[in-house]
Amino acid sequence: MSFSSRHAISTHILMVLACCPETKASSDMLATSVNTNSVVIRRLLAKLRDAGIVKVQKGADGGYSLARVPSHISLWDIFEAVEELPLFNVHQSPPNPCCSVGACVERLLASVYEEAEDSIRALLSDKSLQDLVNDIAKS
Amino acid sequence: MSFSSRHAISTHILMVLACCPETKASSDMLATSVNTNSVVIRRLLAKLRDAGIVKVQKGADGGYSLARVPSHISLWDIFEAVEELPLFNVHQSPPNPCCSVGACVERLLASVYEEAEDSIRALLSDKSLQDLVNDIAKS
DNA sequence: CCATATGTAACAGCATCGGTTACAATTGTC
DNA sequence: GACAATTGTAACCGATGCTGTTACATATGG
Repeated sequence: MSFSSRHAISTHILMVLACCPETKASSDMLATSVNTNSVVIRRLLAKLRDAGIVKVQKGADGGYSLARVPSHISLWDIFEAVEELPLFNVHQSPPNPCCSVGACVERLLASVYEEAEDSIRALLSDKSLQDLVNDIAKS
Repeated sequence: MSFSSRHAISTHILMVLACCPETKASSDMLATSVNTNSVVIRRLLAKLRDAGIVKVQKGADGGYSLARVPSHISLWDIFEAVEELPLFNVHQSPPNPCCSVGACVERLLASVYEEAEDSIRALLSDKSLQDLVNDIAKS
């Protein structure tokens, strides 16, 4: 199973916020850019708010803005905020412990999966929102 | 969304086959070790057969065995055989192209996601079934 | 011929995702 | 204070995917 599009959508939203640092954006405006419903946007922004990535002002003339500079928001920060971890699942029902493989396969795989998650974390942590904004200019 | 347990189950099955290279294993016996239904096992083995990882003998006294030595079966081979690629999804409906971010965000993210997938591929390709079998002995 | 296997379709139960409607709560402006 | 704009969130829908199960067709060794 692949990941949801939540990371892609969230990154999209945050890039828009990063491009207009002076103004607050409403969920409606962001939904138009992403081409989806504003509730979908608000749900994601609630997670990003809980993770301390965006600031929210409620009420009339309210809206969303980044809680810190784009160079200090990594793609992994976003991933952690909106996706479920861990990336890999082991067995749902525990394997038969009487089998010599069954007795230890979960532990062995958990270690491999941890390494895999680490490599993704390292890679996404190394790329900031600011990097992506700079890439727009370059292209 | 995390991955399914298919990779973990498949690796488990293949480790059992690797441990008994002389004998064929039935889906029923493998299901007992994994602690699930034999149809679940046969479904996975059909994918592994299509990928050229296991050999199948049908009929009475039939069963499954590895199609090549465990040192030449990597965890990535297994992953490719039973999981859907790509790992990451971009937007479902295309973003608004009138927005300067919307116009290019998919392309920028696709490049990041490709790097992430490459790093997972490299890591899993580097670990063979034989390595895991050796790990059993070590533990 | 029969017992034992695999192959696979069909269905159920469950979870998650993305989208939508509806409405409560908050807050700036007049 | 009234009102309009906005966020917060619950509730529901349809689609999809995963795991497990039953059922049955097919193949094959003895």
